[in-house]
Amino acid sequence: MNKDTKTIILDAAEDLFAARGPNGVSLRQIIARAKVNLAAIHYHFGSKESLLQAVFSRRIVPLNAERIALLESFEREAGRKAVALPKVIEALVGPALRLSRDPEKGGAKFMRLLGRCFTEPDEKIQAMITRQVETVGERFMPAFQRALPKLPPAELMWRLHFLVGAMAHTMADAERLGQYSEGLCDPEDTEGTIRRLVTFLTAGLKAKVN
Amino acid sequence: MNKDTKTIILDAAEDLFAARGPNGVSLRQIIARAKVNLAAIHYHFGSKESLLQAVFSRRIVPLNAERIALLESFEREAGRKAVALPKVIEALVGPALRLSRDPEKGGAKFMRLLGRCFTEPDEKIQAMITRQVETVGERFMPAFQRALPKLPPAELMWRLHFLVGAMAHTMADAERLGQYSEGLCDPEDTEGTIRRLVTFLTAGLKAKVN
DNA sequence: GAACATTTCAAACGACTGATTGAATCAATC
DNA sequence: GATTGATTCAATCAGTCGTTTGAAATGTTC
Repeated sequence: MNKDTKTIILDAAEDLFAARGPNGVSLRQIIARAKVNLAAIHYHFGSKESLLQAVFSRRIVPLNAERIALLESFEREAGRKAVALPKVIEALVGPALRLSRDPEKGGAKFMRLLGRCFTEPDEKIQAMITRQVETVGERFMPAFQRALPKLPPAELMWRLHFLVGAMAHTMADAERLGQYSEGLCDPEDTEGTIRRLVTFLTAGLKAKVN
Repeated sequence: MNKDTKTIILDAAEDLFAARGPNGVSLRQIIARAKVNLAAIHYHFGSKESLLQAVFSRRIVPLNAERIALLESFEREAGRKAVALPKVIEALVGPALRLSRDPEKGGAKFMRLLGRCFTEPDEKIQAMITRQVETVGERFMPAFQRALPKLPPAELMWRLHFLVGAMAHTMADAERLGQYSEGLCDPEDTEGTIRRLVTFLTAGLKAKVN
């Protein structure tokens, strides 16, 4: 199978990109970890940039599909009524944080990469992020509006921006919380993290406008 | 004055580091913008890394001093009572976001750099961030605990982590919100941003634990 | 097993990186 | 106004970067 080499490269690149940022990693460090030839990257992916895109989209596409699927299952549950706000948030942040516990699917490594890409300057990465955000946004925006019918659209946008920040930071950096808190908080407890984040964000989104 | 060259370099580096990330900028790009000699950077700062640290600490030290000063003025106001939660949050996020409107003090450029440094992999930068976070944290943590006496410390830590995420993302990327919202939200409205962020975070921090 | 396409390999490409050198220039002191 | 110290300059260092090459090795097909 030629897929093996491709996957080996993707795994190694995912690791290193997440740990040190795309700009902080050289192809030679990637091939050293993957134990393949340098030219293999260009043979299979064409360029470093294409490799990064491949690393990225391997995970993000199924992730966003799962988010939307979860939202739709909640919508079926709710029937004609609006999906409750905590469930909408859960559909948005749950799959992402849960992915970070599943080593089979990239685990925490990819989450860090994803969280980091939100602030990555590279234009192509930004374009890809924007595309994905819009795909998810189109689907979730109406659900948020139905769950918060009294909240003006502009306020909703602002608060979703805050939500994304809290979510991205939690994805990218939950480990550091373990240090700061000196063991008081356990970043490994994914379901607890999701529950706390959903609680926090639900309250924030529901806050009275002033 | 020899300070001029130093400042010119700092300004150019701040610009470029913020726009493309420390790893994405070469010293030659910096000297091209600053219109100085390449060796000037090493003469005045020693190395690229030291330059980044200088760029960083030029702003962060006064910023954190302002945060603490504002908190203390609120504490004087409150007398023996605890400072209300929204004011504690305001003291933490207000100076940072306000800085981003003041071109004299680095403006939005530095804010983006600061927001980005939270997810920067570089160890020295991380150490500096950690040091600053701890300085501010030591001072703010008791204030948060007094404002939220019923919230268990572990929950407080979690929620402060979410708070940092929302704040950092807003600092680093408020502009993008202007695009997504198609003009509905105005990232230039700093005081409005602060007010909304404080409202959101206050509600999130006050949420009932479940 | 010959012929073919796919994949791997070592070696090298020019361009760029951060850093250093020693001479040239400038400013201030006596 | 010569001397001294601080600053700027062009030139260059060794090393790394992403990428390319053409030949070996491997796998596939008839």
